[in-house]
Amino acid sequence: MGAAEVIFLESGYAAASMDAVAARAGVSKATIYVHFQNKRALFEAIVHRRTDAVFQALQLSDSRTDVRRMLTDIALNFVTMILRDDTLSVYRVVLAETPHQPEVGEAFYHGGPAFTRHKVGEFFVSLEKRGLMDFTGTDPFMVADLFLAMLAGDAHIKALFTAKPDEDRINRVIDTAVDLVLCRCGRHDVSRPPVSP
Amino acid sequence: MGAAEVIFLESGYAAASMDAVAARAGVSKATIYVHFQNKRALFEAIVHRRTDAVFQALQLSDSRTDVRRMLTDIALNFVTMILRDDTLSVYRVVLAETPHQPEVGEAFYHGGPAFTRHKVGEFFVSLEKRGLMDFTGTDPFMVADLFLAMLAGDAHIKALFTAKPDEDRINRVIDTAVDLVLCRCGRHDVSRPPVSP
DNA sequence: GTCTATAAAGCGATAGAC
DNA sequence: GTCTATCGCTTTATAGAC
Repeated sequence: MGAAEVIFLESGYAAASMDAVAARAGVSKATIYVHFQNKRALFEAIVHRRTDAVFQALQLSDSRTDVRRMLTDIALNFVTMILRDDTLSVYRVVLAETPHQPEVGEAFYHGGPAFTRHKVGEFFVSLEKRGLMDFTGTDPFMVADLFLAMLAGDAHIKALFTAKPDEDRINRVIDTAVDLVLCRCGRHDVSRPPVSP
Repeated sequence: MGAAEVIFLESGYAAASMDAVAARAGVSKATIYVHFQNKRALFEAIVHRRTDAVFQALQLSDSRTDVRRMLTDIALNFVTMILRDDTLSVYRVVLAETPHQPEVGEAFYHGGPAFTRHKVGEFFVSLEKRGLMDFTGTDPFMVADLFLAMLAGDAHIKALFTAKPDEDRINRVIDTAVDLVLCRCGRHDVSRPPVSP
């Protein structure tokens, strides 16, 4: 991460000073103003870079026919992504600045949460086409929304405001969320793992 | 709302100046420092007040035996609460300041999101005792967590970063979330409304 | 392009009169 | 308790030398 990224993410927009950025980058302030028109422009550039870096990394693993396994894998990847320290920081900083620079909030939302939701929605569509899920009476993108929401849920809020929950709780949340989705949209003839004798 | 509330909520902690608070309150800066030791103390007091005001207002309506109706009512109250402008503002401002004043984030989490989740969890426990829901194989507080998470979901994130979603979408989210919960934890003999002929 | 030096303004907090 | 005035510091941004 560049110097400016570190300063902005750990101080917030208003409290981050161009002096601090310059000092950490090992250059003078005037040099920064050669490359960026002002503090806002620098911030905007950073948010775009971090948003892409974080949210485009989500892996949608596909293990043939075991739907429960697929959803669980995706869930774990997603939760790991949103609970990373830098993801939490960019979330806080962008959100705080959104009322004063709406374009930044908009860009983050579309390149981040909305992008992820759409990606998972499309994956659900492909699962339905392969006969592995059934969205009759609802809609894959809506279920993707609720699925990701459950996974983030209290764990995300708790991580943002106090501290990350322990791994046990996270795993129980994942299992229950997968349960709920499969109970409503699973094809029971294919989604249930064989019961051990 | 007091003057300090307005200034802090619309500017954020760092960008809010004591001059602005004083001007809006119609007093001098020195007068404020008689009542509060410093800027941080003033902020802390405000967060406590707003948190209580917002989150203790949630109504858990109880309509006898129609579980679907009860969950839908609670869902609507909850979504209305978290999408209010002042709720969104306090969420943004507290979150931005959490890395620098962890006690404030902690207090907000416990008096806000965690408080609500616990309240709904207890309500689910009471519904199970009355034979209206069935949490076999899971746990009412976990389901309460996931239920509220689904209701907030993308609508909350979108409202925080760009603009509130339209009412139609919110209602579809509520219906689907209630569906998912009842599909897993509903007592099918009592929860389904009669089919119209 | 990169530096040093500085301008111009805003900040939190306080002193001292009333 | 409340005011005016101000201290001491930090901020963004720029001017001008190299």
